[in-house]
Amino acid sequence: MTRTRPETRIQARNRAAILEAALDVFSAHGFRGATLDQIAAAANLSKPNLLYYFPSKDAIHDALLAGLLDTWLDPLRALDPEGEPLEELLAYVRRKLEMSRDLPRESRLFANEIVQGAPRIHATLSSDLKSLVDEKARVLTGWMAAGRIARVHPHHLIFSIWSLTQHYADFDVQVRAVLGDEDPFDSAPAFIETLYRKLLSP
Amino acid sequence: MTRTRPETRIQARNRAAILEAALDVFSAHGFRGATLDQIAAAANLSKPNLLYYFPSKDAIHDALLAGLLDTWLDPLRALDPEGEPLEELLAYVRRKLEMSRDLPRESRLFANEIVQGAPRIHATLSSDLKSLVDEKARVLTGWMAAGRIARVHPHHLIFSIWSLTQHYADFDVQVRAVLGDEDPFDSAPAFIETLYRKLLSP
DNA sequence: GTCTATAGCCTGATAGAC
DNA sequence: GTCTATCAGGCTATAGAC
Repeated sequence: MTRTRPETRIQARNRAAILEAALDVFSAHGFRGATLDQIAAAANLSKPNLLYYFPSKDAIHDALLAGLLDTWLDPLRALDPEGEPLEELLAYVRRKLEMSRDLPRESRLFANEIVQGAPRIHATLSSDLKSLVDEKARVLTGWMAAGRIARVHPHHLIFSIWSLTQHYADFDVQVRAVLGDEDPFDSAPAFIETLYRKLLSP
Repeated sequence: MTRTRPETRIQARNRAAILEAALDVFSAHGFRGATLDQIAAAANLSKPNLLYYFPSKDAIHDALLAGLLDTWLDPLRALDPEGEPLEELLAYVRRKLEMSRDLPRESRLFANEIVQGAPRIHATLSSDLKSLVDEKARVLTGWMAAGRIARVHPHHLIFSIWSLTQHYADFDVQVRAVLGDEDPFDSAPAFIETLYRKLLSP
């Protein structure tokens, strides 16, 4: 009696290698700009073999996005309504900036997708992302009503954190071209922390 | 005796239509994702006719970028060393935000290019853009030394203005998905002005 | 499971009639 | 100047041997 085998070690390793290679290529060239040849070469597989593990180019991209979305939003989920407001927000900012430093490809993958109109994740943005942001915005509003942080537009506050931190991943080449030898991640954390302390001090 | 004719009215109109169509298509899909078919259709020309006006896809893209770069940096150039520091900076922020509202395609054209490593304008970033930013950073440093605005990292201050304002063009779909019916440009200006007043007040 | 070979489509660009 | 027709090359995806 045959039964469905769990993934072999080789299969697990190949799937992981493909997603790793795909992250490299999709984040650097966008969906349309990426080719299966590039991904296969980066994963050390032949192109047909790559398509043995994933049925299509779209499937690889979808698997990547789906797998990363949770990771991407974890720092915002971690914002604790019971914590000390300013410290919670500064911790969120710090985590997001660390993600720009440590996971720039992931940031650029989403940037590519969203700049081009988010054709593949628009539904997720309008449902899951909106729900999460609305929920956290209510937390922020509560803190503001209690006088624990300054009163500002909660959604724009969250947008500002996204834009200020992700800028250092998405526009990395521009930042480095302008800064020259200075490492942006040496000086950015202090600047951004100062910004939010001044903005949010009640 | 024949002489070189200046561009006819039709030629001027067609070149303009091509660049307009190309801005639409390149900003929405990136360089690689855009096709000459799409551009030709949007410009109401046949593909060969399109290539009568521009020798190649690259040439269209280059013409677009070159023509827009000046417009794009004008607001920063307008930052007046002799002006009132906080007002000059707020005026810059305001202009940049207006450009995100009124010229979102231009913003996304540059965003696509830079997120993917700026393969076509890296040299310009390292020379012209860096020079301009360094020059204006010196103006900011002077204002800080004179105690006219708060002391922060001048380059990161400029990056923050770029990221906060361009976010509303480049990530427009995400912003609107999260905000729902509310128009981001109704509430963003006040939020961002508050942010910079608090950050920069000496 | 992995390969070679290739189908079939779309792309950027050109030729040549009008 | 603008068109129809078309080419060569690159693309995703599949067939079939091993």
